[in-house]
Amino acid sequence: MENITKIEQKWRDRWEKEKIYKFDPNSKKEKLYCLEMFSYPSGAKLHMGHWYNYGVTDSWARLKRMQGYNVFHPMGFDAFGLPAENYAIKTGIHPADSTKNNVETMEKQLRNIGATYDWDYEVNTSLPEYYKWTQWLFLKFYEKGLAYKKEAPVNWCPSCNTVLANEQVVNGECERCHSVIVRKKMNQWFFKITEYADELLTDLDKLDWPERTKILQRNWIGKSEGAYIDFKVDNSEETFRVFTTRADTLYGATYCVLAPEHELVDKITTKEQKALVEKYKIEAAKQSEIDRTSTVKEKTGVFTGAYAINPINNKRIPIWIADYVLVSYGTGAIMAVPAHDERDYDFAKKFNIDIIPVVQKVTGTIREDEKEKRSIVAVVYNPKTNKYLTLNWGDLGGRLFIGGTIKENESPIDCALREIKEETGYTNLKYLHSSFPVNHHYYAYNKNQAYNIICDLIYFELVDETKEEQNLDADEKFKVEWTSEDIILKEVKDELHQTAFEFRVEKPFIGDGIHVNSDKINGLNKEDAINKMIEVLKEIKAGEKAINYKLRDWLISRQRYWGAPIPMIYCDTCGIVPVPEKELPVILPYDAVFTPDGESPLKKSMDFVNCKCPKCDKDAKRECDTLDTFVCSSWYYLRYPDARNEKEAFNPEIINKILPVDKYVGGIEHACMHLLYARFFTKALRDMGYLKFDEPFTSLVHQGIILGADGEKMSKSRGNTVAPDPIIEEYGADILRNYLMFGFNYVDGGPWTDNGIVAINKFYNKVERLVKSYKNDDIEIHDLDKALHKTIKEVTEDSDNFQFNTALARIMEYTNALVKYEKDGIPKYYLEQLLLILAPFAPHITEELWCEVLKNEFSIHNQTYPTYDESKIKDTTFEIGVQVNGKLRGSIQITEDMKEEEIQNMALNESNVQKHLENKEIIKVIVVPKRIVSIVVK
RNA sequence: GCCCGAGUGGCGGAACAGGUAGACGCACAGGACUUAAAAUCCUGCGAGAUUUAAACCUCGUGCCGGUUCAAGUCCGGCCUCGGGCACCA
Repeated sequence: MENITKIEQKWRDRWEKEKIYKFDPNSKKEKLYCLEMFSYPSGAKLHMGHWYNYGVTDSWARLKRMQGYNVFHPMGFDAFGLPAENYAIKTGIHPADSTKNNVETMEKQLRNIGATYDWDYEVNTSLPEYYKWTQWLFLKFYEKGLAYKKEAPVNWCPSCNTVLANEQVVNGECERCHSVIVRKKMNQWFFKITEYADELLTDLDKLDWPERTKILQRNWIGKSEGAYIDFKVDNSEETFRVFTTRADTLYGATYCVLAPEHELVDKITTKEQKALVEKYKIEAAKQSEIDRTSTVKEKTGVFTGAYAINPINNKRIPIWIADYVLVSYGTGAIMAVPAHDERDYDFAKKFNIDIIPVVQKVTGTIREDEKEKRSIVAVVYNPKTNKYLTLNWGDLGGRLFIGGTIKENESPIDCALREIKEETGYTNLKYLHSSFPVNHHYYAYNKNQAYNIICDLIYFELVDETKEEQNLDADEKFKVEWTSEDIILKEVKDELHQTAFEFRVEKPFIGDGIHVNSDKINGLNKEDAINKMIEVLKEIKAGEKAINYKLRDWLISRQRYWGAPIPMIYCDTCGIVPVPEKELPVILPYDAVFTPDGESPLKKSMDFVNCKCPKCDKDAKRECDTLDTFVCSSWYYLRYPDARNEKEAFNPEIINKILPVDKYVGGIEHACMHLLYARFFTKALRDMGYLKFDEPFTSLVHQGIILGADGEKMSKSRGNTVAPDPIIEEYGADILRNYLMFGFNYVDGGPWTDNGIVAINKFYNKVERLVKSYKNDDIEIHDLDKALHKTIKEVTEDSDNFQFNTALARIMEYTNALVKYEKDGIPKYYLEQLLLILAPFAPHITEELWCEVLKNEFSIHNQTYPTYDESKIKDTTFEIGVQVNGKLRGSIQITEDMKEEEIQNMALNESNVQKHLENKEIIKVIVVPKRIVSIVVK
């Protein structure tokens, strides 16, 4: 379109002037709250990602608007945060000033999208009229016991000079600047999000959210069911509690471990061990988060000198400290069962602690009248050839290792050596290790007898080829073969022998099996054993069922300037005193010195710090930390509908009408932060009586990411960024918006191409040409009705699912159908319908053609979206395929009212099908109505 | 290591609920219009064999196998890429 930018501006001005997107809270229409995640006003301009998020979602909102919903579609700015502050440190420009500027530019750019935002509801989290209520909410949370201050080990970013929430630490690094996080013990403010862990988890089921996002949150919350078990410290009054998911293995606990930071450590450490323990504690504290949680690291730990009493059997077991036990999870203490836990196994191996197996693997099938036996399976490895000694029994039993029954008074190892010698002749072997016995059930056909055997798995290395003569029974017909690993994995089919091969590497047994060495729970499987054990522990008052979550409380204080001050006061007499509500907001002082030195910048602002205690009126000091910006964004969607309210954060009556958000669109990167925090806020405020809904965002969509043309993420350093502005200047906002809708699967995103833009431009030129070809002719073309109604149906459905690429494809088809009649002239109705269908997608272009070319009344956006008539879509004839033996051999035209028999005959008589039926016997004919005929022949 | 998701023409991507794979578009090729070009319109466009041509045939949705009359779609086992979690007891 000529002069596209001018035309677009013209219509935007007109929309603005006539306030056609003004939200009417009292409308009788059904409400629909459509929201995109608001943006951070950085210095840079709107980028492609913003357009993808905002432009495309706006089309959805427009469609809903035309369909008669009372759409609430606000926009605002998440304006507090580190980048503005860091920018200030670099340039000296105050965050308040740079933010103000950025908001102005961004707002202008956002307006150029031509979206339906009602700017009267705009919010800016950095303005006192907003953060007053953020502070108020903090006070409410404090009142309810959901905000508390605690000395705790926290994540410290040495570069940003502030603490971070767990969610902001990615792989042990700061998510923003990628510095390695260090652990520090600090007195910090937390929100008790863990109180809602269970509800946050279960309510996910109610949400229309992408499944993978729910999974991310589920994993992050990390529910695990198990038990608490209490251990007494020997010769002491002290006890400690451990958390375990494997209470069934309690008989196999051979030591306990406390986290180095565990409060009991100092109390129970013996004199002899004191020095070692102290040294270890200091080293553990020094480690970065990355070192500490590295899984490849070798286990370390120190014995405290103290012993615990296992409550189930009163056994005395040593208490160690080790950094593989985390103070922040469970109780900060564990019972270690090396036979059935990999970490405990590594640790026990290294420090030579007992390993007692209490769960036995079961293989084979249990039968009646089993005879009991002890036996072995021996695996011999030849390190020179990297092969294993096997017996190939051929049809008699496939490939196996060496097996045999233990004779009376014979040790398992002797048995293995004897069997190897007898069956293969090899005698010079080095014993490596034995694995836990396996309980194997099998049936010997030659003896007509079922067996229940306890089998030791024993591993040897071949020293040299020294051999004696084999000593075989008559029925032992096998070939002795040295075999490589891949052949063994393929050919050894026997479960017992497979197990033998698996445990050639020494490792614990993690799986299910029957319990042994476990007195009260012997013979039970894992699930039953856990339940029984918890029952027993409860009886003897030494434990109970327990649930643990990985989710930690949300650390919300930051030692930075550009955020909402935490409204708390410290008084020497009264302690921590909340700022009275009527004194809110606690204004963030403009004249702060914000050199980042690890101290809260506000501490240097004496006018800010010094105040009077609201309780006793003595001199007091203000809290100088500010709130994590995620606190501000946890409730902005509640502020929007009542954004100018000066008396309250929101009017419950108003927001309970407009919320929850019906469609929320934004990036998946917020899955475990913003989206989780906002859910927590909603639930907390509901419990305080303000909200009448449980979840803030009923339906959620994540847009994908638009990559550079090279398929990499757009970045200045790569030089592959594509700026929206030049594209808008050349083609206009509608074209860009439509390319973004058409060129990608919305959820996937993908690499940018210029070709796509040109294609969309061509399409709209075609639309323009068609509409302009209208000559007020009185022509009737009934042919188009079907195409039109089909299009309306599919566009409506696809758009509802955010499948704009296919929606536009259908509109293109309709347009191509119109082109066929271009020469003869197209009735106005069909052109109008085209524009109406397109209106949400290309708001400017369609308005221009609607008003200026077709001379219709302003505005197209106040029209009703076309609806379809099912009867006009209905096909009466179908072309369906005919398959012979699963291969397509022809197609036939059928009508709706044809009987199955008729269709069948038609299919059988199709000429090409006939060829394939020649000399064949028809076995079966399957007719799937309106789809396919499938003929099976022999 | 564990948990997700993805893999379809030269390219972006379609395919309801297992039912004619490749919609729509880009690129490309041929043609029409034009003095010419652009624009526009028409035609073709997964690979391969055969044929004057059409028809037709074989193969084809990362790989191997299975279920089914029928598999991109369901099941089992892999491979590659992307994402998340990671000593969570």
